[in-house]
Amino acid sequence: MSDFPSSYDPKLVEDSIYNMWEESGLFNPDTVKGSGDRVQGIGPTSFSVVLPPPNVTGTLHLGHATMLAIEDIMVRYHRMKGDDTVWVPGTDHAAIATQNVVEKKLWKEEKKTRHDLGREKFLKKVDEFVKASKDTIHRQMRKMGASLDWSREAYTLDAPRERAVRTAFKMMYDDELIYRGHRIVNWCTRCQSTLADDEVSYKEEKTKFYYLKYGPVVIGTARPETKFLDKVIIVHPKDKRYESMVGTSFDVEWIDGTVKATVVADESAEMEMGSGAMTITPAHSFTDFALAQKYGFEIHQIINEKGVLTDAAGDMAGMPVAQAREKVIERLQAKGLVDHIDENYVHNLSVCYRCDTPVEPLVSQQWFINVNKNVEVRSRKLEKIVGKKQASLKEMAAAVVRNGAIKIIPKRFDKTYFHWMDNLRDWCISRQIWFGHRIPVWYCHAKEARIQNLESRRKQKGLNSKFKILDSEIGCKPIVSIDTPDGCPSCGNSQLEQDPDTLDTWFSSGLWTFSTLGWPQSVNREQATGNSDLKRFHPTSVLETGYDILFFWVARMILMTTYVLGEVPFETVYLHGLVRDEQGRKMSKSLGNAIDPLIVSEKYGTDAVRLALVVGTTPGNDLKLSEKKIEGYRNFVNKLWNVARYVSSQGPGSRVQGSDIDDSTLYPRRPLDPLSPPERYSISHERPGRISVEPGRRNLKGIYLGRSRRLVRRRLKAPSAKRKAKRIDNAYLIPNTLYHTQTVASVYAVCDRGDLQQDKRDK
RNA sequence: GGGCGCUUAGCUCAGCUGGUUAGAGCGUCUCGUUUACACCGAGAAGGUCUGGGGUUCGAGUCCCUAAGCGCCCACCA
Repeated sequence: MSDFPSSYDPKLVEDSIYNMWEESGLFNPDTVKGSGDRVQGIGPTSFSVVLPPPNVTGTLHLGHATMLAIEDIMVRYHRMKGDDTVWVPGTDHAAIATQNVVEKKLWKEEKKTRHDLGREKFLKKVDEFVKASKDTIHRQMRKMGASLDWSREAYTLDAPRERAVRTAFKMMYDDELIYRGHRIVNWCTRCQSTLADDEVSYKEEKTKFYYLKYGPVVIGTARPETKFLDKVIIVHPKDKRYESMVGTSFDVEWIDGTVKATVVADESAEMEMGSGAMTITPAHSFTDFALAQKYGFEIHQIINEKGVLTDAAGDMAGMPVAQAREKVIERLQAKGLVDHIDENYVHNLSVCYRCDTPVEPLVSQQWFINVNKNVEVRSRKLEKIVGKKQASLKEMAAAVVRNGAIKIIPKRFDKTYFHWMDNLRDWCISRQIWFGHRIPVWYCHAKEARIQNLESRRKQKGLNSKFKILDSEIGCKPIVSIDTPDGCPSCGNSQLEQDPDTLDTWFSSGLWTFSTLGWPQSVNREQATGNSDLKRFHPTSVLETGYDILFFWVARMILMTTYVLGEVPFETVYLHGLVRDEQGRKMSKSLGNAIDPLIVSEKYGTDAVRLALVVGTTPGNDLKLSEKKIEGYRNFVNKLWNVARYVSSQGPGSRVQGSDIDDSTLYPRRPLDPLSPPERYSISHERPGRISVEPGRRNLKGIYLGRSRRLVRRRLKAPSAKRKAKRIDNAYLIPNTLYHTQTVASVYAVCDRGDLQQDKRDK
């Protein structure tokens, strides 16, 4: 009793209990399997979850805490139930985000840019940062009580994952799914990189909308600074105003002298918009680029990667966009070409979702994954699901959800998933940043150099080249390889240059469920059965994550996995909601309403925090959290603690009447035995629904925990017992949730006791 | 423009395939208790389930409709 304080103090037990468990090795399924009679109950069923890897940019927030709590509940339940259970921890290198953080830090501390350091030194800095950050995150995950198998820890940018990335890249390249091409992309002039469609967000902005006289027509634009070389006027084919002009060409007085303009009819011009006529700028607008491809118009770059004008702007070359806009208008005004200006034009400005910088659509050379090209379906099983032997990435990824091979909870997200998948465009996977998986493509310039050399010598000697050099002979083919190549296979040159770009961070996280389980090596970790992790645990059972990254991540995992393995990455997707503050606002540092899970864990105990995050929530719905709620669960946990204290005070060696609990189980010195599972549970991917444990202040009523089967039975017999019995069922999750106090056993006891008391009262 | 969700006790939310008097926590009120627990106990009050219409023996639950709130996607020369 002396070591049993009258109220629960998490600080006294949390860390030591976690350490005890970790050292016991029971988080590792290999240990569990190998531990003989103690875990004889381990069955053939496996249960596997890979942790959505937190970004190495920062510390854990409540979203992470929610994820850890829910997954820990599922995992602990299955482990106790006797399933071969693994939960794989890891972190994500979060390419752009991390590079940004380190760049900022570098500037603050040393007033240097990454270019001052150079690629190698800069990456070293990033690695240092990442290492420190990872340590913090690991400590925090332990503090949250997550029963992760640390022996299988992974990082999206470590060596095994790099091998997976390169292997997948090569597979796709060989299947001609990966190609390099000029395309218009969203470009962030600050991050100096492309942005995927879903990395662009929109912000409403009031700006000026200019009506300019362009020859005989008036065109409307919000971006006059891009219009130097506009030569095509697009009008709607049914627009009577311009009908007679279609197909004609004429000279037009414009920003820099005259240009020859042509009028083309296309339905993309909206008659109601502006004047109904527009000129197009293919290099800086998505729709214009599409039109240019359709009709074969010239494409001129006006703005460069840094957001300043190119030589195409004549004397305005080198000018930043905003300044150029005014200048252009000034000039047009001088020429009398400004018809009028709408000062109150409101539109959605596209901005970078990370840094809020306005996005410049630019044409550049990038690597893409073709999502529409048909490839062989890799397994019979998937073939059956898709319904054909060849399919596109898109089709496969949609089919597995449509067919039910992957179940999304809550179901309503199916629709949004399909909508997104059906409208998916080719995925741009190259990023112009340094931190990340370098694209595994090498170029050999030897032949090219030799030829140039030869030519210049000929020129020196005053000779003309007799032979025309064929395009295909200039340079060797790019080398795509898993291992860094020693030399060029076609010419033997050992001076190869690797593609400077890195891969979109989602490329590596798309492989996460299987790259963490040994693919492509299929390491043989488990000698008892001879099964590789991949065979043993893939497809994973559940992917549990926030609905906000359904598209960013979940969809891409499905895409990648169905292609690479011909298998689904997971059977169930369980989506949790966002944690909001009391007023329903998003938690953010700037608003000052963010609750730090670690601080409240210190204050109220981890159990209280976990319960507050988990009880009363439903999948896919946001959760409003207040410190008051956490406090409520602190009280609840304390209640359980005192239940245990009371039971143990009944004397050493005593058994609690009506239960198989003795005092040694109440305050265990050893890890919770995985052989004693709760018999039912409710929070699960199998049975979604609100977690409805109703902790009461009332002594026992309403707690209904553990295996008080008699209680359940009695309730069932009572009239109108259906509903109540259900509630009792739901309550079974608690033993999984409470991981620290280990009052699980005492809760069992209390229930039995409560039952007895209840019986007495009834009599 | 397309799609999704929410509206149930003062507050935060459960209520699955329609079935007897609609549930929980917090809060409120009354009474009690200080050797398991004041981070306490016993009990009580509190709801025309957003409005309207329909299907049904029966609707919080299904259908239609209106309103308010919220979210996602697309796009805007």
